[in-house]
Amino acid sequence: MSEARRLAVLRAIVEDYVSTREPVGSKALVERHRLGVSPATVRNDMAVLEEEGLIAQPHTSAGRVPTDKGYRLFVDRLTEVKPMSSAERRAISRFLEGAHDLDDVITRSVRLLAQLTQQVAIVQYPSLVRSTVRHVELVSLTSTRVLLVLILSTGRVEQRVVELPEELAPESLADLRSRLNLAAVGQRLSDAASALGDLTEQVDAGERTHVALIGATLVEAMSQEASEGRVVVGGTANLARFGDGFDVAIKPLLEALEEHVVLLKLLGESTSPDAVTVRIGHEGPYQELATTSVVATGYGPGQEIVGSLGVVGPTHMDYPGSMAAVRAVARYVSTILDQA
Amino acid sequence: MSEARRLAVLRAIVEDYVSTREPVGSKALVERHRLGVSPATVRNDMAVLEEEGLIAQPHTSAGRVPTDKGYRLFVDRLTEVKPMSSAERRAISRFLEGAHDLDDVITRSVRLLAQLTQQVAIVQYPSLVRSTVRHVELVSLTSTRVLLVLILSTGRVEQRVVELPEELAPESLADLRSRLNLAAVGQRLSDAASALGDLTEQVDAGERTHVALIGATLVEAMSQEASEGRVVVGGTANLARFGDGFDVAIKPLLEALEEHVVLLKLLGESTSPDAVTVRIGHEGPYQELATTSVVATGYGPGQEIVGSLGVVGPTHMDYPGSMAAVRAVARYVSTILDQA
DNA sequence: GTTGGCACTCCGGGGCTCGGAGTGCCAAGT
DNA sequence: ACTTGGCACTCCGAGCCCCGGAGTGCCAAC
Repeated sequence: MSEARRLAVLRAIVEDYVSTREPVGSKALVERHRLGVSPATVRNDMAVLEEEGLIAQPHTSAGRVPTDKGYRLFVDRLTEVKPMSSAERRAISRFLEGAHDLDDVITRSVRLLAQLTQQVAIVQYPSLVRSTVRHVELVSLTSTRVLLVLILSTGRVEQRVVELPEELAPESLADLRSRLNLAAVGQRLSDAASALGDLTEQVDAGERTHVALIGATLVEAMSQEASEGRVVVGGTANLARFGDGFDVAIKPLLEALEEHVVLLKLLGESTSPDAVTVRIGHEGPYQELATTSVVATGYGPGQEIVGSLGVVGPTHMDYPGSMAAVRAVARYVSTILDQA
Repeated sequence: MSEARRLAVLRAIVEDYVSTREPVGSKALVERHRLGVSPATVRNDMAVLEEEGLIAQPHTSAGRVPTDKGYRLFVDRLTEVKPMSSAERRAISRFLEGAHDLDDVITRSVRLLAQLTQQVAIVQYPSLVRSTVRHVELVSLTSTRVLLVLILSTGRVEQRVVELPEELAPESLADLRSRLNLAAVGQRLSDAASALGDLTEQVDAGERTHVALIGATLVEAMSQEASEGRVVVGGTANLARFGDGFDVAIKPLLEALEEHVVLLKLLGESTSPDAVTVRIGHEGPYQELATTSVVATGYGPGQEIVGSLGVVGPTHMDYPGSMAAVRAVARYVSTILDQA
């Protein structure tokens, strides 16, 4: 009863189940994989695997199905992230090369990821919190309303309307703008907010309320971001593929996909780049999504991480393939962010 | 054989079928509606309605189901757009009031519409083509890359990176900026592009290529918009509701929802505000969506229309309710755009 | 530790029946 | 000229049963 063979059996079960979506039996196993032993032997191994909680049978006298724990062991110890073929690499870079815009990069990434994995893809916008200010612009809308435009190092552009309690002359607007830029450019958003706090005390009374208001707007933008983030979803149509086969409840998943807060939690916090996180079934934070898994990773210029992206699909998904795709796309996005 | 009663029967059939989703028979009809006649009489009416192609039976000896033509007559002649209750009005305005941003307005509208109608909602961003330029901003990223930020009258903010063939000194950047604003502010985007054409000839050779490049970027932005537009979708989870009951093929619908071009075509071109357009089943441009209907209308400040919004659902949807919701939301969005 | 044999389990598809809801038509009623 | 009750007919679909096939666990033999 070799340990190695038992793991080989587990791997075979996972692979077969993923491709057929049907409980796999001992006989079918030895036929499709060259295990070199008889079905009876495999049955013995299966009994052990079941005892260890790695596989289960839906009903007595049915084939075996991997449990979440089984998938976990599979991805942790039985899987190499398979490198993408050079054709795939080329397709990816061609697909992302044409983007001239952060929005463009994000929307293309999400499409690409969905297409590569045939699953639902999620891409988070670069977090505001981790960006630095590249430029601040004030545009007067009416005499008491100003549009605050923030251009950030990650390419994000945020806008907020600021209502002023009193009129603001065009000259003081220009003055304010240059002061703002002086104080904020190069800073992280949180630092910028406090820098504005300092600024408040330097300017004369007339401008003081304006600076304070703008600072408040910055803080508010950040807190909103922190709670809601900003995410884009794609490949929802792929749900229909396995939604037909009903193994996954699509309703809760569709609901989750509408709630950005939920999605952010699903993606989770990736710490180091190149480390692909896999969360399987019940390991996730939501009970309703106990039959879905998430494969995600962080991206960002250099070693820094400014956002996450990943895919979500049924627990019986193609983990090696998904992990490879997620990693590859994250790398390309990071490269692009690096250049910008 | 009064015409009036036959129409009453049709209305009753539509209402019952919409609420039960099951073919409705003569007996059930007279029980649920006070028609004042016997089932036999209703059967005669039904025979006529069927001859006219307004209803059909799925199988011999089954109840009747409205045809697309039947729904058409229903919405055209048997329906008053029911006014929203004051509670609903309050809910709507409360929901949209908090928005401080065009993005905010759009995302909230789409959620609201999805929630009100329990269907999939689509909202188009204000069209670039119909907006005028409020402000142009140039932000230098590197010495040869400039971020062009366009702030438009509808509140949209567009950004594009422009690659310059040669370095641009900070002073000429500022100069260029003021010239650009002088030439473009207040213009429609297409006019702005041609105004830049004129500008090209006035400036000295050094700046000429820059102006030309920026003009080209504007044109490119517009053409991209024209082909892709920009739309937001919400309430996809509502698909699961009737996706379970399988009367509508959700796969083609999900696919359509991913293609912005398709969505724009679905929304169609609304010409006059307050005119809610209903497109039923096969009337639409896509054969795969022959079992879905679209209820849409235009919105915009005053009498002008800058974008469309609507809902899409199964042909057997609640038309009066959807029409009311669509109209109400469009009105509120228009009001908000008016203020901004 | 592996293997073939064997009895047992159980899901799931095919076929069958049957009741109920619905229809169309006709003849009688107003 | 409509409307209505009666009646024979149709047909879907839910429930039921049956049975084959795939799979299992166990045991004895290798």
